[in-house]
Amino acid sequence: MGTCIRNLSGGAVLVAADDTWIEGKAIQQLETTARLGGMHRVAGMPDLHPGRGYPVGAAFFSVGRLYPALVGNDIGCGMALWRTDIPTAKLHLDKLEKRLGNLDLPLDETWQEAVASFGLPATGHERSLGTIGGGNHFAELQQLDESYDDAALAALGIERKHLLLLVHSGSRGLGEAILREQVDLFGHHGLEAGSEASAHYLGRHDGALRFAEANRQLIARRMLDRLRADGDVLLDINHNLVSPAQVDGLDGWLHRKGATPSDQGAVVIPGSRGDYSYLVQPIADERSLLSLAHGAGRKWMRSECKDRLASRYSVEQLSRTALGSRVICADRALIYEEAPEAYKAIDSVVGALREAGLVRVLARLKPVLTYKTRGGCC
DNA sequence: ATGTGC
Repeated sequence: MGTCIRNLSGGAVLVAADDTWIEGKAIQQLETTARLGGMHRVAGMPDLHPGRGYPVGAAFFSVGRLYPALVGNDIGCGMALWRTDIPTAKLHLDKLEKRLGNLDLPLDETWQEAVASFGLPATGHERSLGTIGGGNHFAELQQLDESYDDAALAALGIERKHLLLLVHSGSRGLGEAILREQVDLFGHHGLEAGSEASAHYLGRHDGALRFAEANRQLIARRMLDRLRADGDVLLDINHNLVSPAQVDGLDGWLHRKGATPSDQGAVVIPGSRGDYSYLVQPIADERSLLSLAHGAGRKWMRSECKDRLASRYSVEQLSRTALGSRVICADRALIYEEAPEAYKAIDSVVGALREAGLVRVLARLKPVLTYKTRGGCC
């Protein structure tokens, strides 16, 4: 295995092992962001892949300026892990799938009190609360497959005999509207730290974080309700955000775009919907800008997935995975875009983090039932 | 990514 923390041009750093798939375009985008005004350091995670102008799976630390476009449109996107009281013994996937029903519609009036309990300010995006959204978002029942630290799992309250629930979603249309406002007003030039404009953005940004956290909680509660089960949240970590931070002794702004914080306790790094997810204990390290991969990372562009896979797999085949799990995805284009082949192998991503000394792996989690969408499209 | 753009 080669060195897992590599130096690129422009002072950029990349966390990757020899077997981690990294696209050249993503490296170029990372080096481009390193040259932005006020940018002090950038770090690519092993799930790095090209985005719209800026890479996904990276952290960016700047001084004196901050860049809403580096956080992207899904402000507050993150992972919440719940433990449930659903027994892993004698699982009936047909029953669970039927009970889940449709989770794409807005929450009905019986949820009013639960929604109000978050005390969110009115945004006009209330109809999105409790819905997962599209793209790589999902909610997945999982089971503990392999423990590497029984004591740590016991401390977290994770047991083999009950299913876990992992929710990956964000601020839906709200974050998108906030970024659109920024791009309309200021283009991609970023904001002067301390300015009125930056205070305005940060205020809306913080509102989107709270909205996204509430959304994940409502998604989990709604699923547990449908499954006639109960549960508790174990962790909830945002991976698209900007926060004040000190790096190299400098006060500045740490942007994370598909980069999971490594200074906030245990996190889950999910693979694709047909792959394992890993529960890891981060080891905070400034070399990676206090960040980790947020998932497997795309290997193929969305637009090329159906052409590559349509001759090999039917939609029905893609709804059953090699690990024995099921994927509920009524959107025919999306199920190809989200096929396991379109993503990097999670072992190559988590392996790079482990070899770089950035995580201790606590457990391997196996997918049981994934909800993407029941709506279908067009 | 987006109660999805022309």
